[in-house]
Amino acid sequence: MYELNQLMQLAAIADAGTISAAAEKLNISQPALSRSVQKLEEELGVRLFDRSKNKITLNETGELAVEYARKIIFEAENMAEKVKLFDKSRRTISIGSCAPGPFLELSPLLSKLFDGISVSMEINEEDVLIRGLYDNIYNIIVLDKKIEAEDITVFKLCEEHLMLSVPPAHPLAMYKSIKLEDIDGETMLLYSHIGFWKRIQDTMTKTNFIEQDSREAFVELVKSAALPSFTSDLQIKHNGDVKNRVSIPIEDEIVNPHFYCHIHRKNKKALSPLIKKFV
Amino acid sequence: MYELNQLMQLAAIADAGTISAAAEKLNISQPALSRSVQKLEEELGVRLFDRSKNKITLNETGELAVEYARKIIFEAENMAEKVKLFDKSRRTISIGSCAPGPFLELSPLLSKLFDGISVSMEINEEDVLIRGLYDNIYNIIVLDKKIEAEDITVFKLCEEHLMLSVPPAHPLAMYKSIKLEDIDGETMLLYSHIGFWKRIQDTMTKTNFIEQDSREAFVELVKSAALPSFTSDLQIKHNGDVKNRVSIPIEDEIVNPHFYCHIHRKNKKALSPLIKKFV
DNA sequence: CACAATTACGAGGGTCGTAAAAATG
DNA sequence: CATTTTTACGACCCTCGTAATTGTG
Repeated sequence: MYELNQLMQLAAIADAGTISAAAEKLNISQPALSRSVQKLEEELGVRLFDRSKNKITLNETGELAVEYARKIIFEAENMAEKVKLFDKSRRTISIGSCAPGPFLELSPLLSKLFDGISVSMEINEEDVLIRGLYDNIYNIIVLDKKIEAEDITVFKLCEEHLMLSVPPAHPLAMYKSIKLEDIDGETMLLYSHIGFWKRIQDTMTKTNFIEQDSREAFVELVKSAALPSFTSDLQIKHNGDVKNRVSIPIEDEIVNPHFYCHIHRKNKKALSPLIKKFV
Repeated sequence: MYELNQLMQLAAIADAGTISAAAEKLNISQPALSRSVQKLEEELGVRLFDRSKNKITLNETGELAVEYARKIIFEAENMAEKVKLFDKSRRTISIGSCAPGPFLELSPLLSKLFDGISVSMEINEEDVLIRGLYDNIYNIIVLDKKIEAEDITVFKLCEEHLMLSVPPAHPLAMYKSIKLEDIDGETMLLYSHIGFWKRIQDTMTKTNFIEQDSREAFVELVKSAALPSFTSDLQIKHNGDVKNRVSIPIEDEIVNPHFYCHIHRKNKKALSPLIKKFV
């Protein structure tokens, strides 16, 4: 049987027009290519070229062969691509979440439970997440509510409690706890990529939010500026307290969400070590 | 890039279950196969097998790869088949005819005109022939009439004149020419594969035809039996007279047909040397 | 202990590149 | 005479098979 290599050489000759030019492109010597393609003809038992002494041109059979060859080469390349992709997807767990906090809980846990696995994360809207769960774009999605469905396993992952972060000198620093309405009207620092927390802006319409797109820049600003900002118990648990800052719990129910992991049936087995931890 | 060979080895392992068994089927040593498949994994950058020390089994990625591999192998085999077939069709001229006589004229002519070509022949019904001409199953069809069409080239190939062949002692042997009705009622030898000549049986309803399926057997019978049979000027021209037989022309128009070659436009160029001989 | 897979190693075959020849426009 | 293909030939790489190793049921 001939080999893919020979088919690629055939296609290269068809592209280049001459054996010499094709050989150069393929980074082999021209006699090598000449021989190789002769061998292909021999193996097929068919002439693919009309040969004059210093010129070869594809004959009709050759042109048909090139057509098939290109198709097979494409299939072969496609196979490599798809197999690699599948392999990669098999060794990464893709998480979608409505907020960044759950990642802090899930990420180290998954790394511990699944050896050599990598974790990819994405914040998105609820409906996108749910669709993604069914399309297997996400292996796990985290929402601030339970979705009840026959083919979905749900468990509570964690809670997150939003807190106000202010410099110790700030007038609010002495409070044990506060409500959102107590602080509406201030100027606050806000990190942009916070998923569903964004809705805070709808309830704090009088507040002037200074948004920061970059996490590094935001952290820097919090440290140096005297402006209030938000943090949470999860943040503090995983990243530690920020020096010279006081964190005050916020009482409103909407900023003390419970997070639920949702896993589709077909991923249940693969993720059973995780599920066992929670049920 | 990996090679077809490796894909076939992969498929063989999937079929056989173990490397050892597959190696035996492939007629190579087991270490060779083991290494070869390791190389495939390396080239893909992907593990295809779960390995224990004395057992390998395809993992999910491997199963996907096998699926693709089988498809590619099939395509490759299909290519070889189709290319060979096309090549063969390119070097054979396929003739369809309503009767065997024209072959005697065409065959030697084509061999002389087209170097290294082989000729395939087939007798069939008129409608099958015409359909076959359009479907390129036949490069040339021969009918006892002209089909007029835009995309078909027609020329007269030859005539054929049916003759009665009888032993010299036969009462009819002295006639210069006869009519079918003169001989209806006899017992005659008849070769079966004579295409449209078969219709003679419809006009000679009182004759008892002893049919012979095998050409050899028929020729033998004609030589040894005293029964009348049919022959024709074309038969005599190409195969010579049969000893101890007298051939008498038959006058009826229906047994003195003219034969016309029909060639489809797309074969006109390839067959132009033939066409030139006749127009 | 039979069987399966991998590793080690030397032999042999096949493919490569260089060089030369032949042919063409 | 530059360009292209094919043939000749020697070198080297690669893959093969044998043999040995390891591990398993």
